[in-house]
Amino acid sequence: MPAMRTPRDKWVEEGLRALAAGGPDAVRVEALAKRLGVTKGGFYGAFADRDALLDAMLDAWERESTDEVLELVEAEGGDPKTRIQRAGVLTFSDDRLLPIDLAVRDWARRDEAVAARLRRVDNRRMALLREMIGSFCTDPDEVEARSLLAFCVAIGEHFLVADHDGRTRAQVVARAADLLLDRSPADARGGGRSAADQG
Amino acid sequence: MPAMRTPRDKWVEEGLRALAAGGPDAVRVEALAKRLGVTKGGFYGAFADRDALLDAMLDAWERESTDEVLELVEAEGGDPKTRIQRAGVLTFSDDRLLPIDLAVRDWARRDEAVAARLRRVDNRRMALLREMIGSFCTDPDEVEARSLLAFCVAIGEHFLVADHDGRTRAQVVARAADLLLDRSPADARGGGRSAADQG
DNA sequence: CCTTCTATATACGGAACCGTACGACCGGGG
DNA sequence: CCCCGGTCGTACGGTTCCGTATATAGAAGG
Repeated sequence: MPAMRTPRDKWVEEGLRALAAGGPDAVRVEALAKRLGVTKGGFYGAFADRDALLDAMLDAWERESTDEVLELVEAEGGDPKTRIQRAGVLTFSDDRLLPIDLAVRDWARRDEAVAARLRRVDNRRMALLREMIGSFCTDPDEVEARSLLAFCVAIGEHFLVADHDGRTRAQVVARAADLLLDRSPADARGGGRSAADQG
Repeated sequence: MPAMRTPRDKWVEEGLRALAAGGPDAVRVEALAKRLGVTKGGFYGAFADRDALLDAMLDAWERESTDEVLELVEAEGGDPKTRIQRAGVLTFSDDRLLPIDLAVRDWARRDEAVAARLRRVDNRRMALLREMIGSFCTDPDEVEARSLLAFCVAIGEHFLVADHDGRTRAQVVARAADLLLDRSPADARGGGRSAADQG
């Protein structure tokens, strides 16, 4: 074999970085090549075209944000509540995955194929939330409503820019988590981060 | 006066349409000109450059989503709760303003100047929510948490793609609103749309 | 009717980008 | 040691966009 090609993974990785920083329009073959220290010459050996890269990026993101997170969580063990909390933290406090997640959400509003992928991911996450919230709440309609609220705050938090009158965003989110998880505020005070405090 | 120039408003209006449909990168002078049935020749008589248009668009959006909504609401009268509900409906079920709002939120994540404008808008909206929720909830920390939850679901709803096991999204959102506003589910059944059912 | 003034059409230069073509370079195998 | 094959650099054509310069057309006013 002659000189080893720049592997697809490198392009995908750099592509996801660009996606997180500037949205799908920022994923440009020549820009990625420059950041990788090569020219676009080799790109078209690894991918048919730019769309093939975008597809591969979404594949990688989907796998990373579901299977990989769940594998890590299951490997560590613990009771269901702990495992689900850890899944949330892995997904929503990871400063690599989170910006990609947010970019994909905006992208999905304009591209049905992306929306279909996001639906698969979101359904798995909602299933986890239902499981956790169902452990202390019996009405299935209320479980669904609380799960949606939890998911919306985990995502929506990053799309809001409001101030909170002296409080930090993290404090308000922690209090919101207490409400959703039926904990008294006192439980959360005194050091520990609460389950939905993901920002 | 010779032939009247295509007014700035037309460019702004078409620009906001493009922003809603494709994000800030989709606001392209030549594309807007084509949609307006002119060429870009006259654009640079009305605006210094593309950035000036983006600025004017944000000005228009900011005014429309705050002052105009509040004027309309105050003109109609009613008790505080009714007025605030109407403000929410005007903002978040308007199929013109809502997509612009969502696009601006994603934009703000990458542009500090946009974030500063969004902060002003969001702070006014949070003030309304605090007022409404403060009318039945005494703990100020809890008022803040519930307001954040309400705001996050109003926005975040549109960034989620999860299914709800037979229920419609509107049904789940309605139930979530009941939780946040301390209403029993029975109050909301039987026809009326609830305050936060904005989708 | 003809001048004059202005908004816009047209044309242009320059940049960024996609995808293709071709050639040079380099590690292995004969 | 030399050929062979694959990988990547370079160059190219085509497209889309921004911003500017210049020409044109059409209404207002004399």
